[in-house]
Amino acid sequence: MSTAIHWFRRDLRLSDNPALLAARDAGDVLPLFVLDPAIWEKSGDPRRHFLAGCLAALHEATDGHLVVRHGRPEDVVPAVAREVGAASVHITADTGPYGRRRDTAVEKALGDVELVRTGSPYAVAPGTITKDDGAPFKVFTPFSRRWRDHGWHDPAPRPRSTSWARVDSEDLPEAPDLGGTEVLEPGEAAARKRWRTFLDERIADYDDQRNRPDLDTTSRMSAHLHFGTVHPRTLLKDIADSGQTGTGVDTYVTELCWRDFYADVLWHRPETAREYYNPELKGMTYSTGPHADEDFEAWATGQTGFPAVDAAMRQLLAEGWMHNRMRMIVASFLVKDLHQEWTRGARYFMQHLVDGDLASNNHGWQWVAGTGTDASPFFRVFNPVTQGLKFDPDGDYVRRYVPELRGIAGKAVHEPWKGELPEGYPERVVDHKHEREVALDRYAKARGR
DNA sequence: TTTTGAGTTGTTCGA
DNA sequence: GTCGAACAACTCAAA
Repeated sequence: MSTAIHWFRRDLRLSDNPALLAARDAGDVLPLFVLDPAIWEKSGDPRRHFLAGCLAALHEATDGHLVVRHGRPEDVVPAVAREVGAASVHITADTGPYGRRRDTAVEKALGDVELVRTGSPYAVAPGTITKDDGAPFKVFTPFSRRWRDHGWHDPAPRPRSTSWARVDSEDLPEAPDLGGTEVLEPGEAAARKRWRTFLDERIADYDDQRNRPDLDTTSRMSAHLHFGTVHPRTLLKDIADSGQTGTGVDTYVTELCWRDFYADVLWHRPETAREYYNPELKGMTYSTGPHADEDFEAWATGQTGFPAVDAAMRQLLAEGWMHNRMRMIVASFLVKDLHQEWTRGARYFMQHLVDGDLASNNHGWQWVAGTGTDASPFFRVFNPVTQGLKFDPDGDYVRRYVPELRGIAGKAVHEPWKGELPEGYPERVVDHKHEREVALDRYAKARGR
């Protein structure tokens, strides 16, 4: 029997993994993960913690056979293939621009060894859903109708037993100590456990409760979906099998569809990883220079003087995750109160988010900035105080992440300037009402109106 | 080709 | 406190 490599990337699981099954059909499987030092160095501690945990779990699930190598994939993968005499290397397709480029480079470097792509990290592979004339959708809602009609495959079976090949591994990366901060538990088993709880206890109320950052009401599947410790079609199948219907289930499925939609958009327009999807606002002016850098630093470290913004940014640094409602609020603040280009915020998010996904992150930011797929009314400027009061109505979220404000009870914590500002908590860096006007003006000018 | 209805997530102001 | 209107005009998708 020959050896086939399964190169794990964003499919760090054994269940429902068609590419792994394909490798298994081709021979003894060498499970390989390539750790790119450049990416590791750039990641925040929570992200490292999660990835290291997923790899440890995978190591255990493969009875200690997981092979980790450090270096550039186009060097490492062919080298390992030569070492074990592999005839093929199996992967789950990466449909993002960097992934596509990397995989093409690896394919070339592999020479006679075949690189076999099976499946994708999405319920429906990017590029599949099109309009009748074959063109891609540019608007979410019609895409989502077509997506639901299209349907998706049932999960692939988990292999009963796999014959693992063996070769020397470098050390698995060490998970940094997060000082007791409670973060998302890594690994395939943890993903399933968390998912079961959500499906059994929370999904029914998801539509009502999903905007509450103070409560634990979301599925927390984003990082698991990103690293592939679970596949979306598994979630969709479980939802269908549960027999549940209603707005909670509908809204959750819609969120999974958003993930597919943005991946589809990026597939058709790979340059939007950097550039504006809608170039109309290319002429926009931004704050730059030392003062802008100070503002950015205040934003990034949670020192803006706006409690909701600060709590959210500190949650990101501590946990590598931020509630989606809060992502919109802090993004709007950077773009429309601090007048900085969305790309700067998107880059920062990607470094720190455990679930940092190029397609979702970039297009989420573009949505906020008004450069993306949404029609985006120019007047949509989030008020960080109003949003805080509305979605963190008791102020619990703020107090959890901003210790300086713990002395203020109830929702008053969203407006600490109304009383005596607690020691150590900053004054507001801007006047929101004023900056809103400035932003509306900038947008009007950029559109030439 | 033309027409028509619709487009994730908001805020403010005045009645 | 609550509620509806105004805040622009345009592009997309489908009939």
